[in-house]
Parts: sequence; C-alpha cells; structure tokens
Amino acid sequence: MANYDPLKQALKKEGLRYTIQRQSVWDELCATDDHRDAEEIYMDIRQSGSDVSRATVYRTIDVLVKNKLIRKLDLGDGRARYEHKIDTAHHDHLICVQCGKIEEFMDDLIESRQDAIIKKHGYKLIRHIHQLFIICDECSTK
Amino acid sequence: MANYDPLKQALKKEGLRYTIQRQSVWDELCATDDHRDAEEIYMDIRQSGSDVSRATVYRTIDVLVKNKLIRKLDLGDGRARYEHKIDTAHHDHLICVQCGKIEEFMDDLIESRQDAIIKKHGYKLIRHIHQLFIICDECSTK
DNA sequence: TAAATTCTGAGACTCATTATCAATAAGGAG
DNA sequence: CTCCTTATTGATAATGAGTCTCAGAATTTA
Repeated sequence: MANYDPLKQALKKEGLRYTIQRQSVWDELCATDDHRDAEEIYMDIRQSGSDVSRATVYRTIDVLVKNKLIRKLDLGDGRARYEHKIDTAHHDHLICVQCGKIEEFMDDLIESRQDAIIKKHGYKLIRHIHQLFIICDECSTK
Repeated sequence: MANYDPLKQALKKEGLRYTIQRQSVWDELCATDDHRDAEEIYMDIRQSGSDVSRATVYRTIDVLVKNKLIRKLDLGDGRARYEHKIDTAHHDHLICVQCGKIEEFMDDLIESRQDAIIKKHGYKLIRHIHQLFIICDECSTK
C-alpha cells in the first residue's frame, strides 16, 4: 500500500497520538544516516525550522527505539547515538577512537557463531552488541 | 620471582604511591570473579572492614583499568561493571536481560573474523566489545 | 626532622537523561 | 462544529553515576 507509515503504525500500536512534534523527530532521524546523539538531533530539528523540546525528543526517541524504527548505540562515552533502520540491513559498528568516525560491518560467519553459542547454552538471544574500536587509516597516517 | 605484585608494578609505572586504600580496592576486586559496579565494590570494601572513600574507589579503579589489571564492562545501563584479569583468558559476555546474570564466552573463529574485517579496512584494532543479551534457561522456564 | 609532594575524603559539581506538572492540543461523541 | 476527556508538550526540577576541588593527612626526599 502507498500509505505505509511506520511512525503512525508504531504510535497506533502503542496507543499514542500522532503529533507534529513526533513527526518532526522521526523526520529528522530519517534525514541522515549519521549516528547522532539526542542533543544533536534536537539541534538539527531546530535548525530545520521546527521546534520540539528536548523532553519530547527524548520521549519520542524512546518510542521509536522500542518499536525498532531506530537503533540506539551505546559507545561507552555517556551519550547514546541513534540511527534509523529504514532500508538498512543488520550490521554492527567500527568506531575510530581517535576521530569518532563510525562505520558499519556485517559478517555472516560471526552471526552464525553467535547463534551457535547461544544454542549450546540453551539460551534465547534477545539482542547483541558488537563494536570494534579502531584507529582508522586517516588517523593512523597523521 | 616470588614478589611479583601487579598492583605495585602498575603504581610504579604510573609514578603513583602505594597506599593501603589502593591495596584495599585491588584486594576487593580480586576477591571475587563477579562483575560488580563501583558502588558494590565500595560497599564490599566497607563490609570487609576497610574504609576507603567512594572517590578513592573510583580513582583507583581508573588506574587499574588503564593498566589492564581489571576490565571495565559497559552493559548500557549506566553503571560500569568491573572484573579482575588475574589468571583469566580473553572472553566476551553473555548477559541475561531478565536476571542480570553474566557469563563468559570465547570463540576463536569470531576473534579471527574480527581481525580479518579490521585488516580488510586497513585499520588498527584497539579493543572490542561483544555482548550477547539473552534470556537464560532458568529465566525462560519461569 | 623538615620540606616537598602526593593522597585522601567530603562534598560540590557535571552532564545525560528522566520525572513533574500546569498549560495545550488531539480525537471522539454528540 | 463544539465540547469534553485524555494525552502531550515544554520548562524546569530531579536523578544518578562519575568527576573535580581543596584542605588536611600521609609519604617520600633532602
């Protein structure tokens, strides 16, 4: 159908109302493939002419994460980053500890080994985090 | 040599003094194989009869992490956990999202795939985080 | 022993995130 | 379309892990 709208679907599922603020947050998240923190997203929304409070940005992000429209990344530096999941396949992250650049990687073999480990223990996998902290080529030649 | 003392070695390397407080923190960290947060470690030190301030616990932990005597775990819940690295091989973690139990796993194939990915990009691996969030067998039968 | 330097502890502070609550807006009933 | 109920918003206070500050205590060096 032409009107497939993941935001409205998620809100309906959660019994929440559709508002311009929530739309603005979602739009901003979809606007780039970056990995931004809440403050950056908040500032970028203002930049784009909309006005949504920080509180609403945080609240909306929570709903979107819960409904898997966006992914939350914890890089261990105290600020969560977010990326949208529109038209993206599963991937994990390479993070340059020097310049902060974030790239994505995916390895079927690693994924299947993970599953095997879980199965061996008789556990159920809920989610996983796999981050490779590196020094990128640009940073290492400086 | 019989007097190999990793704490004293690390302190010397950092140009820091040896104190009873730092010894207490190190002793407490070595006392269990648990994955405790700073507050738990602080309380356990008091429990054991010593008295070290929270500030000193945090400060000492930093030195120990920097010198790889202990490992810091970030589970994404806002509290860092610590585990000592005495007589332990490299491993990653399985975390039950229900009961919080933490187990360890290690897979050579995954490790080598990681290295291959880094090499392919021409990067240098500094460290990695690989966490499998699961529901353990006990929790799933409840 | 004295002087110089490092450590410690108590509490103030930071900073990302969450909670509070009065004012506002959405959505349904009529 | 208007009223009414209920959810949402924004401003700001609160939270909580972790860090910083600084005066007094301890250690090392001279």
